[in-house]
Amino acid sequence: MDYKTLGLDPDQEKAATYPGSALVVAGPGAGKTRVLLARVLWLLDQGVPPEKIFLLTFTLRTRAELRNRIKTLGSPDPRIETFHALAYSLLAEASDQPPRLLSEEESLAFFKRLLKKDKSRLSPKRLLEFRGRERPEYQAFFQEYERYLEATHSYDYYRLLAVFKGKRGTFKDYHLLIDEYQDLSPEIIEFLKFFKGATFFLVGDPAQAIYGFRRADPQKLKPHLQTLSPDLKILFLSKSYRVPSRILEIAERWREDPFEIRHNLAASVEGGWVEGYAFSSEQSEAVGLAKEVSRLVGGTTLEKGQVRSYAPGDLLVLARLRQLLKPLKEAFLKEGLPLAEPEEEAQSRLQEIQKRLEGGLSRPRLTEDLQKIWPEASQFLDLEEEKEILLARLKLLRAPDLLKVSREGVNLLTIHGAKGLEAPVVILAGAEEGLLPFNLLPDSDLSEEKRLLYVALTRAKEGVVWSWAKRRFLFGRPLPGRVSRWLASLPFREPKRPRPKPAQQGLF
DNA sequence: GTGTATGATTTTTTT
DNA sequence: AATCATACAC
Repeated sequence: MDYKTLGLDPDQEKAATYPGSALVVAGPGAGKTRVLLARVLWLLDQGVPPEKIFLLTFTLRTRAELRNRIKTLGSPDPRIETFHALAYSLLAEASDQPPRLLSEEESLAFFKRLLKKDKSRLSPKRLLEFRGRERPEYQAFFQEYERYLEATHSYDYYRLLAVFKGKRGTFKDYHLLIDEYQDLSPEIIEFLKFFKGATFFLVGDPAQAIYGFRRADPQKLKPHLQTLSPDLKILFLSKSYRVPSRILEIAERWREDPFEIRHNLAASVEGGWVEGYAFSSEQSEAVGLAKEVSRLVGGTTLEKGQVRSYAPGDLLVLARLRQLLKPLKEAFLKEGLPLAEPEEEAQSRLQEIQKRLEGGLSRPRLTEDLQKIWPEASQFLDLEEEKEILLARLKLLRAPDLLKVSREGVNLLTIHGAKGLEAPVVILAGAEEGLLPFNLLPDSDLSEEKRLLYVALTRAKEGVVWSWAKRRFLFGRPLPGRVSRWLASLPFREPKRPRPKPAQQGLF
């Protein structure tokens, strides 16, 4: 099928058909997925065989989405993989038997034993965070861990990529298409160097890099990526088809541009609305937003006089910290609103899958059980695959792969959880100093916090409600009680506190 | 083993 | 503020 049937705009077409290695800056709603698909079609059109096209994603969810869309277009399948799954299958192809993969829980269990023996105060989780970093004081632990991995021919998530370090294959005439490059960790970039000679096509948005704590550093990203291909051409998609102008204007003020190229995203949709509220406390914020949500769901009048009523599932309620969602949830329930917590649901589903798999099931039972717990499993995994390989792939499964936003309930999420999603209305709670930017703990990264705000605002297709509380306690200490520095220039309303009901004057 | 006091920790977590 | 791990007494 011809890529032209996708109806690309000039920027998108220029990117999709760029003959060499390219890095495409694709802002929110600018057509990132469309460009990736078009690139695949264009390459096939140019006579590149499908097995020489690698489409790489972070999550199985994105992988499944892309694969479905390619199927719908009726084109032959390129190789679509997650980074870690690709590394695993390259290793499996090169060895006699499928390598053993350690889940995070298994790594932690090993560290726990190690630390106990050593009577160390360090927590296993903390230790695992230091994996692959220069920490001489923990060298001994990691050496023992490495010895264990080597002896048992096992790989954890880190080693899976690290074994490719310094190795170079020959991949001339290959094309690597990479999704969400802004979140590439140094280890993945190092892994990608294995594909020497390939043409790289990277799509993503540095302004949406929010995984700095996983060592994805947008400041160092550009030079790093340029080592993949020295003549990497930087291209832009300049139009957002999602975020309307009024919202985009605000978001763009705070767009962090680590590539230092002045470039602003233009909205293709005029309008949109933004409403701010200042509440007196966390409690009144929760109650106030519950009322606001009721109003939006019940039917509301827009400026032009027409009535727009939203389904509960049209709303994303976002907060910087998970614990901020709790009071919101309670107030929403009291208001009788249907709600959903997609991150919690995904997490518990993942645990259920992991628990069932621990018990060493027979091959037929494995498929059967899996489909029972996870009906969509066949869209994500090849259930016919050899047992060991299927198990390894299941160990690569993470909660975000199972994330599903609700259509029936108001979706309560962290900003991180909302990445990649969109909805008619975004409700951002806790937009105050201390929380946005979140700086109550050391090592807070102001730029990353700014990008989190950018991500939150740019999920919205029609409107944004944002709010802050003048009084809130966190970690047992009061927050400053000021509006977020990044939203301070916007107007906000201060709903009058509902007067406490007058005491009853006595019945008699 | 179990109750209780103490102290440390507290974020986000695509593999 | 609330939770969780650890230590100690019983």
